[in-house]
Amino acid sequence: MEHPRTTAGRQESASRGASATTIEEVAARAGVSRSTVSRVLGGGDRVSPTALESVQRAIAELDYVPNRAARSLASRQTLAIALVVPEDTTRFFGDPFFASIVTGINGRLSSSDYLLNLFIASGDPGDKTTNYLIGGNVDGALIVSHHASNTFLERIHRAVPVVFGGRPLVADQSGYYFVDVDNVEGGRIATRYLVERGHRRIATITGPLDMPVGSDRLQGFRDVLQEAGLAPGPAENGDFTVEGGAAAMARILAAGDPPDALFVASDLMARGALGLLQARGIRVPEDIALVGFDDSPVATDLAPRLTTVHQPSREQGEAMTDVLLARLAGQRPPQATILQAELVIRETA
Amino acid sequence: MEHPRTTAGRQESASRGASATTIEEVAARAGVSRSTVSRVLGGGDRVSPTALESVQRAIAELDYVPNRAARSLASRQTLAIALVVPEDTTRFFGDPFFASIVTGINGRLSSSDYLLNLFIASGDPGDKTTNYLIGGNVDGALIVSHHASNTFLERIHRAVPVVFGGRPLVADQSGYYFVDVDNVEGGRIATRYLVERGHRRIATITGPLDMPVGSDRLQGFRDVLQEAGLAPGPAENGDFTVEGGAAAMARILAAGDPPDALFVASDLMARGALGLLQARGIRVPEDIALVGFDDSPVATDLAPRLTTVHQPSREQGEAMTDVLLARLAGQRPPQATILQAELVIRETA
DNA sequence: ATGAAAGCGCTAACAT
DNA sequence: ATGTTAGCGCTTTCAT
Repeated sequence: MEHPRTTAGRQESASRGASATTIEEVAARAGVSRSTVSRVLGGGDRVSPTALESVQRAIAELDYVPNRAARSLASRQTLAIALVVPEDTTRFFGDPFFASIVTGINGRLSSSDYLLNLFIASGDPGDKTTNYLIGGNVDGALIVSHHASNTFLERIHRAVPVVFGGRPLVADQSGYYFVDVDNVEGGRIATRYLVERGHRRIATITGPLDMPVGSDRLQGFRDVLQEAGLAPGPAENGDFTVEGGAAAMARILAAGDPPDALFVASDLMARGALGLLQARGIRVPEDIALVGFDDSPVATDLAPRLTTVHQPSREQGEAMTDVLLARLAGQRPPQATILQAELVIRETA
Repeated sequence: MEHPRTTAGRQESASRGASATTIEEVAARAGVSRSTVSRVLGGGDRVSPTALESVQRAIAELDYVPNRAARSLASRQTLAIALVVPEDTTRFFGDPFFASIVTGINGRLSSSDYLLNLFIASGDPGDKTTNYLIGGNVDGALIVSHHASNTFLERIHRAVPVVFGGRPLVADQSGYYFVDVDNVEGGRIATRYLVERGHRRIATITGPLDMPVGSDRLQGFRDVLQEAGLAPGPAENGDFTVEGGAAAMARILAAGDPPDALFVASDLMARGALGLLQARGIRVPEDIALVGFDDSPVATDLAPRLTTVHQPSREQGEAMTDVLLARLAGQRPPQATILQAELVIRETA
């Protein structure tokens, strides 16, 4: 066996995990029973000051840390919550949206007893991540950016309390909790602004249309054009990446009859589009006005600085966490939380 | 109690975690003992084809997933390994180094049974993360970017097998495993190139000097200048951020007598420095030659494209994982693995 | 306030 | 090849 026996483990060099102190040893040293130590661990209620003190000293002296597997098994809770990102690593790190979400989550979690476990679960063979979550390793899960398969989502949802970032892509949404940004309205705000500024030939670069964020923003765009009685301009898919945005822009230009304004469904894609326009000598905003979406850090990195729709990602992370924490505390928070997007006018439109 | 009893849990709506199927129920349904089910779970050795089949069917029918807490408790392994990043969220996402490291780790781990758990452990009150790791929730840990406190590292190191990315900042390094890039040599390579190109007044922007990456690169820089008999140029600290790089550049310029070349200890800082130089109308590389460090994606985003020292981050993640996996398999991999850096000549020098 | 006893769900000898 | 028997380290009734 590769696992040292209890006693042997102790002697071993620090290079292997030494087998840890148990509650039993603490109890012995403190001269009390396991139960009393357990009570101290649980907050020290119904423990005499004397016992409390000697247990605490024993814990400190032995550098005791409770075994969490044993604890979870007995108490049926882990004090861990998972953030599942069904994206590949590159996308996860490349998109500032995730940074904001994580910041929001951690902000809320740091004042709680729960610990955040992050899982980057892209093409995870054998569903190691799913089984880990279903296996009872976390008390709840937050799932973002899911164009993932239904079975994947539903299996997790069935096993542990879940809160989604964005609307979950499942057939029957009843019973699902989520925090979404009003992307349809966001698309409307951007497009309306363009229309009000007098633009008449307005094109769009969309996100993946199999994702609600993608199709919702496009929906808002179309709504406004229709209300304004304008013909729907060209729409090309940009896949939420810089490269995709540039490629979509190129296709729009290649189609001839260039637009005088452009609604791009993410800042990253807007960056790609802007780069291409500038390379071709097309001026922004003079020749083509540009409105992005997200208000991510790149928006202000660009020159000219990007006019965009602010998406409250940190707040979304916070709200997701609040909802999950409420559920774990046995409360009944609203199933749907919708956050508002708003226009940030800068220099590209 | 906030936890449903076993039976009640079953009836509850899917909004709470339903209590899971146990091995006992699977055994009953398959008409075998717990042990046989356990054997099937463990790979199906020493199980008759008949039993194997009926157990597998029972598992599928009941949608059974083993409880991992129980499993870990009994088997003393979790099949999870932690990646601990003692940095704040912004830094973690902002620095492409981490993206590469994670890519490397995941690449190696995906073909193993181990699952990667990511912990962004900055100022973690009460050491939730540390206690989680020490509590036996993972079989091993990878720790990167640690200007963290000694006690923090040592406590984890004492409890589970750890492999560090970079040299661990502890008094006594014996017993520690790590994978490092030869940063001293990297600093030398960059500086030597600048000297060979005929530059004589060479300045540097350093990383934090309390981090080995920071002090090592500076060391290499100084070595070469000394060997070449050149006076050490100005050295300013840039903290590994874009803003820090710009600020350091400004200080160097403010000191008067501008350098004709610059070694910047990270690409992100080089970006800040380059931006400032360009804003001041100083041409790169004509007026000041610039060599960065990391060869991160920003290197090729810049105009002119950055000459830099390639740091094999993905390989570092891979090597760290290989070493940890070897240790977990009971082997004795080398304690120190040193990866070589190399110069990538582009347009700034 | 404290201890004794009974599990939590699983794996791992040990028999057979 | 399979079942039986002990635990793994902890929490949680239930007595006292």
